[in-house]
Amino acid sequence: MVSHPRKGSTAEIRMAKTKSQDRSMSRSALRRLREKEIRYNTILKAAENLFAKKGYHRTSIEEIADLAEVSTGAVYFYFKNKEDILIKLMHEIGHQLRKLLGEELQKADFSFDSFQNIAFAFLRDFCLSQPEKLAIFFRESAGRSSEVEEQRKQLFIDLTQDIKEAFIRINEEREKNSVSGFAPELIAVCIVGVYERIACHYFLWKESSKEDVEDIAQKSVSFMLGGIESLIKG
Amino acid sequence: MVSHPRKGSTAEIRMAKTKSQDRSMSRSALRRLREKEIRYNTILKAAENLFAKKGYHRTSIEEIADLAEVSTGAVYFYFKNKEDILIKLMHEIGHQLRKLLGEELQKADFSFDSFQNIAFAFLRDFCLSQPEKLAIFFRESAGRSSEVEEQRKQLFIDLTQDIKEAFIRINEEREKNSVSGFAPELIAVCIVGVYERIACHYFLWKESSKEDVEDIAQKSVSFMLGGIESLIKG
Amino acid sequence: MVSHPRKGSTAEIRMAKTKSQDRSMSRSALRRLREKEIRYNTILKAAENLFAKKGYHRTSIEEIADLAEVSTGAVYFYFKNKEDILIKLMHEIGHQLRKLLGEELQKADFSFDSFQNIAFAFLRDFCLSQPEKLAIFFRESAGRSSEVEEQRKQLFIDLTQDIKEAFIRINEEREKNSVSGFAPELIAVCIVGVYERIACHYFLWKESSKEDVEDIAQKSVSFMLGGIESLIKG
Amino acid sequence: MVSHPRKGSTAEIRMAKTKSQDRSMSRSALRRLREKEIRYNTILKAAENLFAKKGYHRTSIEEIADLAEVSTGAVYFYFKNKEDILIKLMHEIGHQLRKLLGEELQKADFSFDSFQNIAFAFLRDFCLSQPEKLAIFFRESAGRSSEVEEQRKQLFIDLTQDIKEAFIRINEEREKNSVSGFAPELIAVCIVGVYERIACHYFLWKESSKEDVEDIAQKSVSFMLGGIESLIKG
DNA sequence: CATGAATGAGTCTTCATTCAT
DNA sequence: CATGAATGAAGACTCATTCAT
Repeated sequence: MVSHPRKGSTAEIRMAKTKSQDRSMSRSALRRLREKEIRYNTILKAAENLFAKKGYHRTSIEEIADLAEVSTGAVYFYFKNKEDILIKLMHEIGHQLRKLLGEELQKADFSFDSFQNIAFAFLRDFCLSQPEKLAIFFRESAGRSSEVEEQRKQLFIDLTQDIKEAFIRINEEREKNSVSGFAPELIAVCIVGVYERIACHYFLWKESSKEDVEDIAQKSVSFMLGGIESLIKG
Repeated sequence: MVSHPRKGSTAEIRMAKTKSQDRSMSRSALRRLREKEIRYNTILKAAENLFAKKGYHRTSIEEIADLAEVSTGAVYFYFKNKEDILIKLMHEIGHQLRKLLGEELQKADFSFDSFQNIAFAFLRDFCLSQPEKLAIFFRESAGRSSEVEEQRKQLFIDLTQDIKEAFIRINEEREKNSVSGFAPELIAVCIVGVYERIACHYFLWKESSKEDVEDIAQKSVSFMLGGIESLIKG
Repeated sequence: MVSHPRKGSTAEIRMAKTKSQDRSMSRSALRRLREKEIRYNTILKAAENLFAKKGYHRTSIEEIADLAEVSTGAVYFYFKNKEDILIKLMHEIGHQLRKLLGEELQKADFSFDSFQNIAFAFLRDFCLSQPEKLAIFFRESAGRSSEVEEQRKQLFIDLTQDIKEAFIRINEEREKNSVSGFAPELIAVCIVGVYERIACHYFLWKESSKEDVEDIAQKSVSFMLGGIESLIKG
Repeated sequence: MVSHPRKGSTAEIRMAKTKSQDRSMSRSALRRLREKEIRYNTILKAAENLFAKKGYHRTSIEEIADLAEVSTGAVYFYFKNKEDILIKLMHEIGHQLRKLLGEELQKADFSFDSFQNIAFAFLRDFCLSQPEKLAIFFRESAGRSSEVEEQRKQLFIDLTQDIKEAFIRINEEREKNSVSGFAPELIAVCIVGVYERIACHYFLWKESSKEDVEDIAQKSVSFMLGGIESLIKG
């Protein structure tokens, strides 16, 4: 399997220049490394498209290989098996989502604006512009093997945890009430639920457009802020 | 249900001339009808268990037949194909859910109590006591064929519609503000999302117990009421 | 199995009138007999339609039963099994065909006219007006089990034999040449072949109409007469 | 034939730089290609034997695979499905037949000898020496799905067309009568019919031997020549 | 006799996975 | 490393046939 190629590849390339003998070696080695990474991503991207379009089970390895312009064997060089592709995809999307939200959550306070920003990040930069990832994260990854389900569960829990922690932080900053009624986990679960269903309802089922995003964002933020306030006050 | 056999009404009348014979006919006919219905439900129940436990795809028709103690052929006598079983299950659960909520929504106003009742109905009488149905409705029915997806989508939309209409009604009764900012659909979508995720998070993944229900119900209701108020005020 | 109901049923009915006690018995017995015969033929007719339209293998017993408005069990009361239906159909059509040709062959001499009559009988009264029978006799009955194949073979041989014998008779009547070159069997085989292919080509594949019959008849007769003359002269 | 793998021509050129390596590449590539072709033909041949012996429907894919000494999967690698095998077989036999006759028809005139040659080619080199192909072409390929029927029809029409065109050509060469009564299509249909039935009658049903061929050929040719002459004279 | 529910063997077909070249 | 032919287990589905009522 590919040793997760997320290492600063450009840095490696620069260093390789200095060493004399290595040079030719490095060059081809580096090229191969780069090509491997490219292949890996090509296959992943092909799978993403097909899973989103045809569904996980109705997509065969051969189709993925064809779209990625590699052999079926090559797919098995880069991934343990079919399920592994789905899991890798899920994680990639999960990481991306957490990063997307994480950045906004960092700067967030209990202002309407910071919530609005989060909502926009999710609706515009994820749901609207990457519907394939949406379909895989919220639809195709559900109802598979227990292995997939386990990983999926963990991803959702991580996501929920991110939100929960952000709330705790924000609340501490406010320094007012660590009053009884405050339930960060449940708040996080509710928020994830709201966004999940909005994603499915408006972007997988109805095909909402850019114009709708504004309205959805505003209203959902209003809803959630109201909910949070209500819970904080106990 | 089973394609109810066209009872030749004229024939029945003619037969009815002799009391005794008619009765025995009716008896055996009725018994057979009942038995058919029982078989149908036995198979459906077997599928429900297996789908929930092993997942839709890893459950074979033979396993369903075995558990229902019928032949594989019998399964195909009662259902068009495997997908049909899932669809029938989905609808059954969907109807049950809508009925469960519908009854509570009838009597609901914007009081905390009526919301609490709805939450209890869902959490206690559905999530907690029928985890198989939960798994099928929120997990196994997702990510299947486009036919299944279509039906699932419709069920969710119907559910959302129920809630939306209830809100419109309640709001009219209140007679205060049918003001601008009110967005019944989005509210309904949010509520469905909150309950869906709560169901998955607390009852499919974590195995929450009866004790937790109270707390979850209270807090989620508080969250949603707050959200609604916030949205109504615009 | 039905004791081949080809007994002068009307005669039986008439006789039954005379016997006193028998009367009520006879009546219901006769009615039942008649009903049985009707059922038998209804099923056969249903099978004929379906076999011709959808093909033998793609027609299920249930479909036949449905079209004949009886239960599947009833089909098995009147016929040993599915194959038996095909065989019975084949024989019925075969007999009809032999009768049709037999009558014409009786009066035939070596005149163009008598041949023309035979051709018309076949093309008009069989191919054109009973395309279902055509399809079953020349298409659907081919390529089945060895049992069917055996019976089919025998029917074709019988048909060929009829023609062969007619030729021998005609030739003897002429009293001219029982010369060497004369080969009644081969002539009969050729004639059957010509008609079989004409039937398939013009009436199963191309959908020739009434207008074409005249032309086809004339030319095919000319062809065959020429062929026969040529063979007789050696 | 096997979907000939797209030989990347540019790649070949680059490789060709080193003679030895290129050659070995070519060798193994060619060998693999040859082996693929062989496999394809092995499977086809196995199917031919079994279809002829047991009939199309009573032959399972597994049996074909067993006889060809491959896995069932391999059969599906080379053929789309079971029907595809039959269609491929039909076409192969059809082409062979058309080639066989085509060659003789090229040199044919209205002489007894050239007709004799055609008859011999068909009876000796096809019917007698390849009874499996005979059985498939005239028996097993009949009465299948509409797809098969369509292809079969086309093959027969092509065959008829060949004969028809040959007649037109011959007749023009003679330069006598392109007179009215001449009906090339019907003649061709008759000839195909005669040979089809002779094939079935004498070589599928009765097991005629080499000795009979001479006699059958002579007489059938005499019949057909007579028929043609008769039709030409109108 | 009629019914039609039930049977279950039989088949095609798919496709993830492997491995020799 | 890459290829893609080969594998074969697995599963959905059909349908002729039977038999209790």
